[in-house]
Amino acid sequence: MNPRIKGLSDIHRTSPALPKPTASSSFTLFPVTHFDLAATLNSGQVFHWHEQDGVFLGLIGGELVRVSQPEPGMLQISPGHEELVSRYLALDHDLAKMQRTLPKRDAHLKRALKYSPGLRILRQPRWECLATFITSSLKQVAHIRQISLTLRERFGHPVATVNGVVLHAYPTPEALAQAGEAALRACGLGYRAKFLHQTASRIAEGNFDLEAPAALDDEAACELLCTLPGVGPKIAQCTLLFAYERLGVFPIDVWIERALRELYFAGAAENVSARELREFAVTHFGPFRGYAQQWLFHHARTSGTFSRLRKVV
DNA sequence: TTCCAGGCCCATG
DNA sequence: CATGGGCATGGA
Repeated sequence: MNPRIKGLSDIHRTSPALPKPTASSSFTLFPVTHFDLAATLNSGQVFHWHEQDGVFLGLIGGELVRVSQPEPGMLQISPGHEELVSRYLALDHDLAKMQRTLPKRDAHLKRALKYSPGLRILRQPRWECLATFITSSLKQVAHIRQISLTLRERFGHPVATVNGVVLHAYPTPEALAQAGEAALRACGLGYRAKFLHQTASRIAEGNFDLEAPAALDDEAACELLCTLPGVGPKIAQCTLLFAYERLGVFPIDVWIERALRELYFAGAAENVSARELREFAVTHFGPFRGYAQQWLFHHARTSGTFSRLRKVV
């Protein structure tokens, strides 16, 4: 056992410590509209960004990036990263146009949209997104973040040191396959360790091509991803939405399921089958329902306006 | 202490 | 095809 490997509780105390941005750091100003950096990076799509006083520091692939939003219409981006960041943050998505395709008379969606109108669907690296969501099943967002950071620290390539804090890239499939199931389990993964290890191994050995789903339609891509261990419809759809630009998929997790039942089937919520919920989502929210899903999810989780839905930070 | 978490797998009707 | 139990771990 490597003595440098600390217990999870120690990791939790130390790893989220934010590297302080230096006062002299330069930046590029980048005008934006319909964009909310904090809502986007804190909406449960991604789990590794460090935030302090509105400044977000993190890795996009293997690149250290610093982003902040000093005013609604302006981003500060670390120099040289403008293109990388705008692609990752999907600044080219025409939110106004997509919002016009949403159902007109939906007060619930309208409320969620008003809560965080600038929340965008990211373009994440495929493997990082898939692997993170494999570790997400039956876990709270805060714990997914812990697991993600621990995996990075133990098996990811160190990219940069900022004020004494080392930031690591997400470990490659090869690194996780080589690490072994037991070492993954020691990161607090529980039963998910086997799934993550098996999926990483399959990809590392060349028995699954993460680019293959990109050539298929949404349904076929989902079925293909679901052939991987630990990947079912929900995780496959989150991956398609957050890493394959499939804005028409609608992942249904426990939050969305309760929100849909409570908001759209009030009174008969207990009698609605899972099949009916899926049908409703597809027919009601339109071609960009992935966005609708994310606005509803973020509002349901963090607004505290639901009586029966517990607020989790 | 008990309940629950951005579910999946597998065994039954 | 739909439903139910089991599953590891840690925070509330």
